[in-house]
Amino acid sequence: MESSTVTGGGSSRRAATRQKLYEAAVTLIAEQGFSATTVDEIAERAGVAKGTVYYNFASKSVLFEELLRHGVGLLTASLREAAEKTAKDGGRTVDALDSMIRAGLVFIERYPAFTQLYVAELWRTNRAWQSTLMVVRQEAVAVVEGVLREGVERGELSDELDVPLTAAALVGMVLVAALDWQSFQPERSLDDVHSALSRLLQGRVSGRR
Amino acid sequence: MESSTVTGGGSSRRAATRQKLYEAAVTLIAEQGFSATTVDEIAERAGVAKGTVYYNFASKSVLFEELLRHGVGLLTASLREAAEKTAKDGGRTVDALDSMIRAGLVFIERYPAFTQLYVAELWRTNRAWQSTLMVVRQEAVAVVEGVLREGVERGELSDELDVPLTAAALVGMVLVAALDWQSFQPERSLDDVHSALSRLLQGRVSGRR
DNA sequence: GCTTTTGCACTGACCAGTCAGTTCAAAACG
DNA sequence: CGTTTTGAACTGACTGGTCAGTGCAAAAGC
Repeated sequence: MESSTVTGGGSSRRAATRQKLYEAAVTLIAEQGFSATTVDEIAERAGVAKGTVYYNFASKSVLFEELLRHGVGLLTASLREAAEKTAKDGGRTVDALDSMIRAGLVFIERYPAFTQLYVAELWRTNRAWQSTLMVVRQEAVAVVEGVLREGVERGELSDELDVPLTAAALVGMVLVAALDWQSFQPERSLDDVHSALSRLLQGRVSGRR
Repeated sequence: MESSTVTGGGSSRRAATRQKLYEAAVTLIAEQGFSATTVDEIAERAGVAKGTVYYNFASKSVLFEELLRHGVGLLTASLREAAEKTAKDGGRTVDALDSMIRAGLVFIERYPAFTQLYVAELWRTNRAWQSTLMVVRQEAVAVVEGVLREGVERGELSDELDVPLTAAALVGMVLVAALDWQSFQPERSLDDVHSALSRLLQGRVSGRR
């Protein structure tokens, strides 16, 4: 039951090995953090020798950085697809946001370990992969910001809306709700979680119905 | 410019030393993570000898655990105070939530390093201080859940509202928005950020004004 | 066909350095 | 005086990274 892979397939022998290393690294680092995870552990979990890790990646940090880039790439693609699909169907901005929330939840359900690891590293400072992290973060958040901005232009969202901040808040809402869901109420269904967040987004919280 | 202390005052000599150690540890661990931070570093930053660390704390982990407990204690107290004050003034549930959002922002502005560190550790599994973390998390979230539950009882919030999930989502909204504020737009004022989040909470996002 | 060569992917023992934690006599403090 | 701190030396376990060597499938040679 590999629930935390984050890389696509590959055909050559080498690609398969890298894939195994990604899978091993992502779960271990999510649980223990980067520094507490040893290269020996990663190798052992992946079922390869330690030397193989260094044959495939220049260093422990590089392995981690590539993992990061790949994972966020998947998320960004998924968000963008959700947004574009809704736009093509002539949906309102709120529907696009809702659709992106779902895409976010699907991603987190599929790659919980990656999500953990990402959250744990995102706001750290003075780390080797700081710049990588900034870049990939901006890619992902930009998708949300884009949808918000278009909503404002089309008059569907208030023009007083603070785009960057609201984007961050929305991402945070989904992220934390989903991580809590996974950690503390894993038995609940994605639809269940999605509808609760959807309600919150659409301001249907206050006032009895 | 100590922006990240998280402990209250103390009177004895020993308490002062512990305070210095907390301050040093919180910033270092926030930046580098627990494992990457060495006891020598903490001692040096605090301006004490390494032996002093072990005179005051049984181990590196214990130092960290006490730091965690203390920090979340401050947050919980602050949230509770905000909620109770609003309740006493006869405010609506939304006002109490709004007041708690502000309290959260104030806390994060004052103790950014602690917040970083907390977020980075919260969803980790299999760590020594796992249980400590669960307990303090529950204390803090419970305050938000309490306010939500009372709002539902009083009919001010929809009775279809998913209390635990919404609480997590709200916490996440504030947390991520605030960390982004601190990391990427530190020049903005707290009021500014607060009003943006306030608008989001009250569902005044969609629809032109 | 068959041997020989090539070179990619992998191996795992090994090394030099690091770190948590210990020890303790002496100094500083209050 | 009793408590707290100092500071430096020490230990033993662990870690990132290295490197000489192995295995093997496909190409080259004959």
